[in-house]
Parts: sequence; structure tokens; C-alpha cells
Amino acid sequence: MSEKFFITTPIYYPSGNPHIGHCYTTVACDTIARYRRMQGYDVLFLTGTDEHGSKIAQNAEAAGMTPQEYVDGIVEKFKELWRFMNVSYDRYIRTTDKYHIETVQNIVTKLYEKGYIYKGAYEGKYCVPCESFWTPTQLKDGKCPDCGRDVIDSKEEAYFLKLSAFTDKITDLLKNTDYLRPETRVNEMINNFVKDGLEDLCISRSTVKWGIPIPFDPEHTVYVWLDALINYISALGYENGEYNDFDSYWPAALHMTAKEIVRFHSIVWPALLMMLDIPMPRRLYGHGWINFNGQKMSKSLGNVINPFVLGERYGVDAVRYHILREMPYGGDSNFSNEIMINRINADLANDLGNLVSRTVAMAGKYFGGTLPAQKQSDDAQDAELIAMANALRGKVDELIDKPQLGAALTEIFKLISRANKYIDETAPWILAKDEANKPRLACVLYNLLECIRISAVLLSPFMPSTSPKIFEQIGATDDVTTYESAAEFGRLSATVTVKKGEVLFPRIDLEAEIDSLNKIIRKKPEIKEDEDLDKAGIITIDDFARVKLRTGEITACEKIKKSKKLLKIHVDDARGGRQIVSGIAEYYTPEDLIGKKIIFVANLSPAKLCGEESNGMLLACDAGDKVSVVFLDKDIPNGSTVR
RNA sequence: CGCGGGGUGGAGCAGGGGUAGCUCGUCGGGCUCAUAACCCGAAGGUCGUUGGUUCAAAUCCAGCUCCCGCAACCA
Repeated sequence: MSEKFFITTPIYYPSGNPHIGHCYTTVACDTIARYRRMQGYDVLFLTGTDEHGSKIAQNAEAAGMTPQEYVDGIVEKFKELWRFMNVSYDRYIRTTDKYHIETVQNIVTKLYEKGYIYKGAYEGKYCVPCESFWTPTQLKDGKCPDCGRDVIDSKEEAYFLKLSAFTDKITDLLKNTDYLRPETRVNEMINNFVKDGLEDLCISRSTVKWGIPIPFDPEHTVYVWLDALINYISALGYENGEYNDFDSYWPAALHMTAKEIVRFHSIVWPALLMMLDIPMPRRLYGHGWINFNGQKMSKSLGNVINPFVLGERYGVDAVRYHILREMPYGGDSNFSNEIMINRINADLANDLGNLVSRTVAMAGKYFGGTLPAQKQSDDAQDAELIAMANALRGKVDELIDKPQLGAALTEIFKLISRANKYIDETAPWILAKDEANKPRLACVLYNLLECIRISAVLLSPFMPSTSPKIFEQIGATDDVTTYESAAEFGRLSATVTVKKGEVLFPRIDLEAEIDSLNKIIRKKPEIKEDEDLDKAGIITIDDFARVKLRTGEITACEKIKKSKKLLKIHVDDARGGRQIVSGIAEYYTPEDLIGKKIIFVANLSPAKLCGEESNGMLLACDAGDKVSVVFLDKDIPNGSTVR
């Protein structure tokens, strides 16, 4: 029986289409899963979608669908992307799957019976728009600390998970084991959430209907995070009849997640498992984000780089290579098309692709494609190269364990680079001029083919469709493309026959490519605006008349200290003045604004921002990624009506 | 004093008490097998700032400053 290896992505929240950030996590898991399979592990690679919660219900309603129809559509897009990206997941779990619901309900019941879930009450203030409860001490001046609006008294039954009883055990898990990696995340979790003791977690919602009902109190649904985390064991058949793999695959070898959800995976999830007397997973790895032009890659910003488009333009393996190579251990990375194209050209086209191309071409040119058996080695020239090739697998193994995929790729490319240098050192084209040198020439080419073979074997989990193409070109038969064969230089047949093939990675003309990308990007805003209009629908003159616009002059203005974006503005509205808080500090200094005439919404409900009262909103337009306030001519009296 | 991360040649990053390193870019050279690719060399940095510890600081300590992320928030 080979050793088991259970690896998971998070289950993604399908409130929008999948993006390159989802791709990173999933492709990284895929690479590790493929590597482990190659090593002979019995791998179970799980991914899926987390489909409950109010956000989904809202999006569905906005789209005029039922929540189920809505998630069905998006799940298809996720699956399509994984097919496209060559992701070799073994199992796909949806939290709307019957067996998962069964498990969640069974676990909730079990925990209730064990006393880890207890019925309590959320007693406090409720903010309707935020759908949030607050304790009296959390309120700011008696209003919602989130949005500053009025809250109503509310007391509601709810169920709680006794996390507080696990503070010590969780502290021990985080501090004294290597469960959570990279280590920097440990401090973050301890300082932010654990240090002062864990608080019991409310795990039921009576306001959210799109969720799994609490079996013994069906008016309540299970909090989405509890629902979601359980996927890792329900997918193995824990407490359900769908699968029967829990005993063989648990504990998980690796949970991979992005850093923002490390909190749930490093605290709530282990505590839950402890309550159920289930062994801990071995490793949780919280990776960083792919930032795009300095902004976080996210569903809510319009700057998502479509992975389908990238894959079609550059090839799926090139995209996989880039995101895996560029992401540093633990930290964030920047994504731009320019960085990506440069990387593809430099590493894949110039170094790897060209190495294969020139080596195979020489074998064809000098030996008609088949190397002669007679070879002449030369230690002075060959020893270093061969030693490097022999040591490579061990180095890559270690880095995959950590897992530092980018560093593993760097290691492989060191050999590729060394091989290119070896060609210069041995100058095969000179050897070819003298028939007496043919044995030496054959040896040089063989050594190059071996370096390529070993690199391609180790690269195959990263670039699953490229390696077979390389094997074909260098004439590597199946028995010399195995993991085991990658540790041994000299496994390729001595009289191997190569076969010239297509160019593996065509060079990309950077400037031309950026131009055509810009054309694609420029089309976007028009579409977006139309969507915006469609979404808002048509309003009547009466609707518009309810918005009271007035003119005023800014008489005072200052930055709000605690905020980067907010300015506190005093406006003379000819009615005693009012204070408005506006999020334009990134675009205007107070000096820019004082003395200017502006238009503001006079009957907007007051709000509190960063502790400052705001009575109204001044008009400004979105100009690309900037904001431009609408200013008026000087001679308009303050307090005039605008319509 | 909310919590983190960071400021190193033009760009992106690594290093972490004792000749400052990698990739890309630039310049010069070599080569002609190859995808105008490959190989060699050079220029370019007082490692954010001030002070301290030390024989020695990019590296350790303290203060300051700036950036980024979380959180808050864009009325």
C-alpha cells in the first residue's frame, strides 16, 4: 500500500467568476499533487465551492435566479477553468451536495450532544443594513460601529461553539508545532485572535435562509464558515454514506489557503477537529496574494486578468509557470502582463525552449537524428554538469516539501542555464568539422539530452503538457520519464533518436503584445457603464426629485487623521453650515478645496465615518482611476437648489 | 500608541556582523548549433534616515521617516 497524500484547496466562494488568484492556489496544489503522484503517493486532491450564505442569495436575486441556479452556473465556470488549466483534482465538493449537508448536520448534532455547541442569546443591538449584531460596548455613540447608523434593540436565540475552551490547545498547536506555515502567520494569529483568549463563535444565523438548517432547530441555519470547513472531511465520507475514504486519507497532508482565511483554518478548524477527537491535519500553508498594479486581486475590483485569455494567448503551461515562479514564499507578488511576458521570453523561450531546439537540431544535423554508440567523455568538461543533473531531484524534493514551488523552479532552471553554457564550452559545431571528433560530439549531445530529460521529468508537475512534448523531441521512452529515472544521469538510450518538433514557447513581441492587450482593456469601460445603467434601471422624475441637491462653499477642510481616504469638510450652505466627510483625500489636499463652490446631496441620511459626522455627500465623478470633484463658478449663491 | 510586511545598483527581488548577490534592462565583446536565441565582460548601490553596540553593521539595538497590506473606511 503506497502512502496516502490528501491535499486540499479552499472551497471557493462562487459569488463571482473565478480569477487568477483562485488559479494560483489551485495550480499550486495541482503541482504538488502531480509531484506526489509521480513519487508514488496515493494522492487525493480535493477542491470545490462554498455555496451558501447571504451574499450568494443576494447576487442570485440581483440576477433574477434562485440561489441554486446561480451557483450551478458559476460552479460550471470554476470547473471549466480547472479543465482549461489542466488541474488534476480527484474530487470536487459542493456544499450544496446532499452528502455534505448530511455530514454538517450530523456534526452539529454531535457537538450539541457533547456540549460544545450550546444555545445562547445574542443580546444586543442589531444594525439592519449591516445584518450585524453588536454588544453595547461595541457601539460608537450608540450607533453601529460599522456604518454609523441607528441600531435597534434585539435579542435573538443563537447557537455558539465553545472555542473559548480551546485557547491553550490552539496556542500550543500554533506555537509549538509546524502546523501553520510560513511562520510569520503564527505571530499574526496569536497576537490578533488567540493571545487574549478565544471567544465562543456564534455558528447559527436566523436571518440567513440560504444555508444548512440546524437539525434540532430548523429556523436557524449553520454559519457558512462552519459549513465550509467541514468540507475537508465530508468529502472523505465522514458521517455520510457517499464516500468511504476517511480512514485511509485523513489526516490531510496539506491544506493550502490564501492568507486572509488562515484565521479560520488555523483556529476554528483545529478546534472543531479537537472537539470531534479527529487528528490534526499535518500542514496549513497560508500563501500571499497576487497583486495587480498594486491592488489586491479581487472579485469586487474590475481589474481581474482573465485566466482564460492569458492561457489562450501564452499557453496554459506558460501561465502556470509564471504564477508559480513569481510567487515568493509567504509574501505577495505583483502581476503585470509585462512581467509575465518577460518571464516567458527569458526562461521558457530563450533558455528552455531554445536549449531543446538547438540540441535536437544538432543531433539531427550531425548524426541524422540518431546518436552513435561510440562516445568520448571528458571529465574536465562534463563532470560539473553531470553532478548538477544528478543532484537536482534531491533539491527539488526538498523545496516541494516546504512547499516552495518558485524556488524549486529556480533550481531546475539553473541546470537548464548550465546546459546552455556547456554548449558554448564544448562548441559542438567545431567538433563537427573533424570526423575524428565524432565520438566526443556524440557524448556532448548525449549529455545535453540527459540534462533536458531530467529537467523535463521534474518540470512535468509544473507544466504537464510541455514535458511530454520535450520527451518526444529528445526521444525519451516512457521508462526514462519516471521520477525514479530523474535521479540518475545516463538512463537515456545511448543510441537515442531525436525528432525535431514544434517550437515549445514562441517568443512574444512585448510591445506588440502590450498594444493589443491595451485594445482589449479599453473596450471594457463602455461595457461596464452599460451594465451599470442596466442594473440601476429607469427612474421616474419623482424618484429624481427626492434627491435634493444644493450648492455650498467649502469654508474649512482637514484630513481625518485615522484615515487615508477621508477629508472632513465644512460647507457653508447658507443655513448655518454643515459637515461632510468625503473619501477624496487621495486626490485633493484641504488647500485645494477651501474656498471652492460645490454641489452636495442635502437630504442624505447622516452617517458617521471614522468617528466624524457626515451630513451629505458632495458630487464628484469617477475619472478613470481618479476622482474629480464637481466645482461651480464663484458667483452662485450658497444654498441654491440644483436640479 | 490597533496588527503585520517592507524601504538593497534603472525595474523586480535575495542576503542577514567581516571581499554587496540574482533576474530583467543598458553598454561592450564572443559565437553561429539554436526561437535576433546562447556565452563572456563592463558600467551602475555610502543596502530609507539618525544615533548606539562592536575591532568590524546592509546585517544587532533604539528613535525617526516613507510605502504596502489587514482592520476601519470611499455617503
